[in-house]
Amino acid sequence: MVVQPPKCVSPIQSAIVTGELKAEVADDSQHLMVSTDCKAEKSPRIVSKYGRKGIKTEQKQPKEPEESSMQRRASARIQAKQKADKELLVRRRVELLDEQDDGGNETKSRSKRSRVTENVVKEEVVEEEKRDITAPKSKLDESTKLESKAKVKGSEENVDSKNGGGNLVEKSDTLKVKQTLRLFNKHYLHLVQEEEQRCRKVEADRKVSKKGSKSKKGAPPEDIKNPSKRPDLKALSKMMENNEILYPEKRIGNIPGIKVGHQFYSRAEMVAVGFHSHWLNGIDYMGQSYRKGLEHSKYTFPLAVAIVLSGMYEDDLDNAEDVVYTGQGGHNLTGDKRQIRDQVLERGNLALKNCIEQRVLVRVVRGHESASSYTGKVYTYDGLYKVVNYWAEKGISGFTVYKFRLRRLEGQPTLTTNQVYFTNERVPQSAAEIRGLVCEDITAGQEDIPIPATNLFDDPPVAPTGFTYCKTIQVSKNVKLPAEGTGCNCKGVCVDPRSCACALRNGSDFPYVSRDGGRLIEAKDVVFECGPNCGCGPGCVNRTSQRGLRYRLEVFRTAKKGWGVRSWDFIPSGAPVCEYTGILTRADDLDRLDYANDNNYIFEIDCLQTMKGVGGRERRSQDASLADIDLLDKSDDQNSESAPEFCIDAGSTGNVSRFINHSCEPNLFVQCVLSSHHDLKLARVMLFAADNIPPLQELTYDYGYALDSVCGPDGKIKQMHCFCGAAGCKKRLF
DNA sequence: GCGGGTCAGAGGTAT
DNA sequence: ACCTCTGACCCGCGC
Repeated sequence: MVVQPPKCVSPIQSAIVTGELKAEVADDSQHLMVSTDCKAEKSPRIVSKYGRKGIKTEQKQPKEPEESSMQRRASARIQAKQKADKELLVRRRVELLDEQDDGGNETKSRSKRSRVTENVVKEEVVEEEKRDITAPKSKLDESTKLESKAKVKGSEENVDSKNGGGNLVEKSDTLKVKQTLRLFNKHYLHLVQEEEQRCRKVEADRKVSKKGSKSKKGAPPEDIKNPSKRPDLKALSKMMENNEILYPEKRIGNIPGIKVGHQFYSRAEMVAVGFHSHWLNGIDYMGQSYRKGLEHSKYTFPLAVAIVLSGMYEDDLDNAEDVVYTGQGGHNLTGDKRQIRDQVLERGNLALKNCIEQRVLVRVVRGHESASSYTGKVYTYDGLYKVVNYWAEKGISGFTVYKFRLRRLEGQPTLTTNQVYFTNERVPQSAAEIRGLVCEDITAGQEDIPIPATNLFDDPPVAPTGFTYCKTIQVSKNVKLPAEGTGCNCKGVCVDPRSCACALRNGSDFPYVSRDGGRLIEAKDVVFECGPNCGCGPGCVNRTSQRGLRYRLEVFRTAKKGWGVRSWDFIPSGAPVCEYTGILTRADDLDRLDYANDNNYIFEIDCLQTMKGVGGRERRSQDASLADIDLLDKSDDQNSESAPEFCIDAGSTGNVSRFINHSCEPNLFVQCVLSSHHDLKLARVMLFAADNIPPLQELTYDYGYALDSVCGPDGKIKQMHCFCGAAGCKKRLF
């Protein structure tokens, strides 16, 4: 659990950080178990255990006694970097202050700049798309061919890389899918917010009209009806408009980056990546228009590429490996969901029939009812199926239906019960069901929801010890919290972004939507929440991160990474997971003490770094929050050293977040939040869900080391292995 | 609180 | 112009 300043983009800054504060960290693997359990580590019994686990010993190898003290002295390289960094920072500061000075003008130039950045990104995407389209598409008439194709694709997969800020960043297909889904979620949440505002307005209007003219019974409800405007579909439209659909062309066979077992949380997600190009149709097929394409000249169209089994057709039969799929048409779409007409061999039905003759494989997705999703439904990709044969018969309702027998292609990952019938069966329902329980509640009752710890790796299983749980941040003696900031004058809950002072700080917007108990729409430089001096109550959406734990978390022993954290509940993207708590200390004070103590739990509060950070979700480009606020001169005063002034030290005291591991492709991101005061240097550090996170997936965030940023006492670059296991893992933590 | 009823929604496909 | 059937709201039912 080495905690870094999250996401240091500037290598210089990270060099300073890593070179100084993190020096001792170098020997520990990314939050190895070692550090998570001080007592255990000291116990001879446990030490021998570590010895047995070869990996751990290896990781410990680089530890040399002189390291910690010596690394404190910055190497020449670091010093040079420091200098450059300072200059950069000063320049940035000047820019920011300038912007502040000429108000509107500035904002303009600012947004312009961000637009430029956007364009660059877009161009890259377009480039990728071009490549995808022009890439030779092998035709697969046989499963063997298909498999070889898959292999070829697979090897191509990691080749394409993106040059981001001088760092060569590999972009795996998995990551592309992830980013596309994040983009979708971002659009979605924006539109949910619009929708929520619209509904509120409608509600308010309704109240007014009720009060104003009770006699007018037949007052036209107008748009009061049907408040649902499908933000999911709107998000798709937006993505199409922006050319953000990952694979806009339909494809036969597997889609790069989407493995068997992949879970989609709505039909719209499948459209966003191009896995199934319609949010409503069951059968996705290539129509006549694909006839023109050279690479498809030998096929007869229409040709099915993907189907969704949602159990909606009364005549469907689903036996996992063998499926009898009812064709489309003749269905009473609303109401009783029965057949009301004969089906005809056309459209999707014809497309499936053509698959038989031409031996084209079809992707099969199953829909399941599940609490583990914001829609209450989960769609799992169950792999490629061969359409074996088809026939017409009289269905249950007495109308002609077409039936297609599909058989699952062999050699694909096993279809587990869990995938076919998606349930939370692995999630314990009570304490008695927890396997390997070593501690019923590490919070000792402090949190509303207990956090158990489990250990299935050690013998005997140890519990995490050596720290005191504290739900909220503790302030050390040398730190004085700034005076409480002024708040907004809203009553009850904040709703109007034009009048709420806190919303204005966020760029005249609320950073959260109300849906699902509050979700952050996208990562921001800093989020201004309502605080103690605000007129609103605890139910205000702009206090989303102040409500404590919302999900049932578990601290569990991992194979290679010490302790880790996962959730038993589904966590929707943008939901707050936990705050990083500990002792709020001056970085200077820590310097002296903590190296001796091998403290790997220091989180440096540095919004500037976090702001410029990568990973997590793309941050709002037109974000004006920084330019508007007076906070800059507070955080930006004369002391222009780049090192952060304050840290959160969770070494001896902290909450569940001290157990969260690093990952190169994380599912959480760090967000600085200001609520009780407006001093950036003392912002609260919150972890939010970057993706929709299924139950039991380990929670991770990017510790943010820049590669080659850590130097040893000899000035040589130090390296540490990363065990996150992500497809795009950089293999090194630094 | 749950479950069935209701309906707009929007791109693809064919006419 | 037509086809597709999801997602989320609405309302009435039973507890």
